[in-house]
Amino acid sequence: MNLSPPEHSMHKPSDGCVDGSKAEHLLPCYRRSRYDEPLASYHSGSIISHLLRKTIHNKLTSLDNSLLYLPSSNASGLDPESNSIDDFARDDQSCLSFKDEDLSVSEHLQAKRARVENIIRGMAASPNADGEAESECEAVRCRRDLLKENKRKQRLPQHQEPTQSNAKTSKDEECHKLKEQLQSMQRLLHQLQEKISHVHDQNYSESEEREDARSELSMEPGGFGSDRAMKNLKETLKCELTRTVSESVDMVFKKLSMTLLNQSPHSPEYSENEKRIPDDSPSELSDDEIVKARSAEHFESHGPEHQTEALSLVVRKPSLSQAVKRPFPLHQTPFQFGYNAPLHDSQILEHLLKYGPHSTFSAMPCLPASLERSSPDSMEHPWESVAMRSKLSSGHLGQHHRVGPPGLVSVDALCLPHVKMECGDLQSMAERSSFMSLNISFERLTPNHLKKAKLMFFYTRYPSSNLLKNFFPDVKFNRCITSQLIKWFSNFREFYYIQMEKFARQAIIDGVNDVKDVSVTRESELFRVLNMHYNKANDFQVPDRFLEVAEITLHEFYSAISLSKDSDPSWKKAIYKVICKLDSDVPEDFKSPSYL
DNA sequence: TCAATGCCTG
DNA sequence: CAGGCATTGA
Repeated sequence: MNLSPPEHSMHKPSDGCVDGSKAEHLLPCYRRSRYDEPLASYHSGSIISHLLRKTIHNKLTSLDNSLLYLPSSNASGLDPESNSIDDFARDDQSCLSFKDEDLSVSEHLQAKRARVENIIRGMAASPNADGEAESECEAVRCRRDLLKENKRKQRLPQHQEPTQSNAKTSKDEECHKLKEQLQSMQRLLHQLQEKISHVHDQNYSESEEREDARSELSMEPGGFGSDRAMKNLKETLKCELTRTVSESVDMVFKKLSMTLLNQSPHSPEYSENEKRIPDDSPSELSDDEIVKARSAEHFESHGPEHQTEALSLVVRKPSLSQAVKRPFPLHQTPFQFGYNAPLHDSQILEHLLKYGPHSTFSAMPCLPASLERSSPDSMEHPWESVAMRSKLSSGHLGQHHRVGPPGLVSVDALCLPHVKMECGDLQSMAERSSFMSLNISFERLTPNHLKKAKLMFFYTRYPSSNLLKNFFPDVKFNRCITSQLIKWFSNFREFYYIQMEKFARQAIIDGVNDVKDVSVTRESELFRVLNMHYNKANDFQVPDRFLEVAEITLHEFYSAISLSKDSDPSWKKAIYKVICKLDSDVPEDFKSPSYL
């Protein structure tokens, strides 16, 4: 905590001009990486199939090994599947050679594998283990899921346990379906790649045209011109692809592993007190829970600096081994891989092209999914939307705030750390560079927007929605965004007034008898608390006017409480009325989308 | 009716 | 900080 007087360390933030040194801080996407290879270099052995195969191979290895941890796993029950999978994997392996081109990929997969093993162990142990499993965080989560599942099952009519032959047949079928899905995905991803190449080529020629025009005008090439923008776009698309592939494969293999586990003879018996392996059927998790999961991700990524509250145990970042569940019926989720509903290429492609590869699994918090889907932007510029929505983290604050399409929960839940890292902060990128020149705006509020809003609070406590629209030009406003911003300021005020009341009461307790003895300076504890809340980084020079307003507010509270006005339930309203007139203009600097 | 607000809660 | 809910005012 930096408690040093603000004056020493504060400086007015720059107006967002990206200079060379700042570019150095730009996130991994800006840095050289394996993605720096041009898309074109993948030619016929497309990047997608390459990634797909590679991922599949790793998943299979991981899955096979994981299953070894199953106590007394029934070899006869598993063999047919594992054999066929092996065959499948071998077929795929024969198509390519694995180069250790990317350490981060293998590291990531190792980590993922470890998680899978962990979960499977936890699940295998859960029916009778009461103490050991708890030591593992994942196991605890797993048990929670199991309990929840158990509860749910109690409410539902009990299914008949499949006979062994039934199980075998259905296993074969499922395996077959899985294979079909994988192949289908592969075909689809090829098509997607073609689409992307097409878009890329188009954009490339456009950028060349702009480049030419610029030369004619003797403008300096480079800078934040179109080539840079196109590079960004390319990176974005590649990141998206990688992620989509991995997520898709994750889904399928999760299904597979769950299937195998469920059908192993060690699947727990279902009874009142015993836990049950989750069957990973869709629609188990409520919107709320998914949103919470997303928040968890958000909070985790922010680290203690930004979220110090203990997270609810329910709040968790879903991992490979955790069921990804959808809050609405299958027919509304074209981009999903439930083996009960094999997908048609056209369905998936349509979804991908319409909504982007993030392919959400939840509805807008505020808007019905149907409304969201009919959004003109997503229909007209599907790939631009992809780019716009591709912000994966917010590197300015060193965070990984992952988002999907606007206000939606995406399969991001099955996050891939290395991809996250490498995609970096597209939002920041966009704000700082040429993304804006492509008219790309963001349909979600980011941590940077929050930070900016907090700083704006130093000037305005009651901003109108018009003011907000003016000062967040990079935000694509809709009803949801607007109310979120309004809500932020409402929360800011809440905190502000709570502090005021607290300090006013404290002054009275401390025996301060005159309002004149109540003041707010930069040295005041009250100021410290407020500054900590709205200007945590302490890198902003709080305007003097704010101190004045704070002092007036404190006086109002002090007087009201002194006069026992607080016995009236709505005593604060009078104060609010006074304070809302004290808003001052927000400096024009804040209008820059790259303010932070 | 709806945007905006405030209060409460997690 | 976000969600839910009640209230208010245009």
